[in-house]
Amino acid sequence: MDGVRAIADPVRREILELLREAPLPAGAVAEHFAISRPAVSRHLRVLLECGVVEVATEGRRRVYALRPAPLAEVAGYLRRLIGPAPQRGPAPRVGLDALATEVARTRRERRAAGPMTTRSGASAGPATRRDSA
Amino acid sequence: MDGVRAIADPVRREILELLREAPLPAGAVAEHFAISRPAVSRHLRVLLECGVVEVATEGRRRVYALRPAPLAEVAGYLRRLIGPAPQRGPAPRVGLDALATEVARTRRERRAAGPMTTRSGASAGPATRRDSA
DNA sequence: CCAAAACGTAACTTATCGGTTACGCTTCAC
DNA sequence: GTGAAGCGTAACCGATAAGTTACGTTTTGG
Repeated sequence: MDGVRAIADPVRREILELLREAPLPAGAVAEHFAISRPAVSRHLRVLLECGVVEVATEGRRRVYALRPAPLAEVAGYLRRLIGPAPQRGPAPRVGLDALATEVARTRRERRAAGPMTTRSGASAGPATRRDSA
Repeated sequence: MDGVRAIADPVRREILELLREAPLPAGAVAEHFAISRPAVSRHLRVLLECGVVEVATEGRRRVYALRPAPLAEVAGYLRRLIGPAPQRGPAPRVGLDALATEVARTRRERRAAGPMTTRSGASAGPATRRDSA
């Protein structure tokens, strides 16, 4: 799951969006950012390590291009995570026996429980941060 | 794009996979990991801040449940990144759409390869090493 | 009441990350 | 050759993240 690391940083995301349009030499990539060129170079190296870009040396230029396969893997993972929940009757796939036991115990003891104050942190927490201006 | 931060850590990913099966109290989540319970608690807090889980207080238990919307946003972003390249010339369009639509979406693939001497860092040899004193 | 259960928080340590500046190595133009 | 262009690497630094132990708080139960 290296693709996750690739998109973990806003600069790297923007690099990927750039390379989505067309392959670019490192210098051209760096020009799109306010940070220093070595910083961009290291981001490109991380992207290489994650397998989401590939590089072609053309003379003294290094041309980077998008390589979407690892990103597709992440997308697939997310689809699995989001998608329809598996049936809890027969054994799904992973070992969740102790888990099901715990759920049963929870449900059993809920008979005398108070109201459920559902609160999703994104709408109440003070730490919703936005980045990538 | 807070969903990215949510899945950036392997422990958090595993927590999400657990909660995909069913909502769980914090202690039951913590039991599935080798790390300490406070560590899991903080991971849960991060997941709350990212909006990918919600919590319901039942007596002295705090039951966490998956909240897939932000993950769907990330999936949509990835689809746009992977998908067919936009026409070159007019303003390219990388915005944010398709949030809940992502759940029921099927995959669409596109294969395009450049005739370059590819050296993608992940599948090829290790990083280029220099060796000199 | 009081103790245990369940959970979050605080303080601290360590590792990693992302940025900077300085520098070295190829390749091209002349 | 020689200088400049293009790019990666090394060394360093501040901020952040993830882990630990210790502790506080609320609920439950005898």
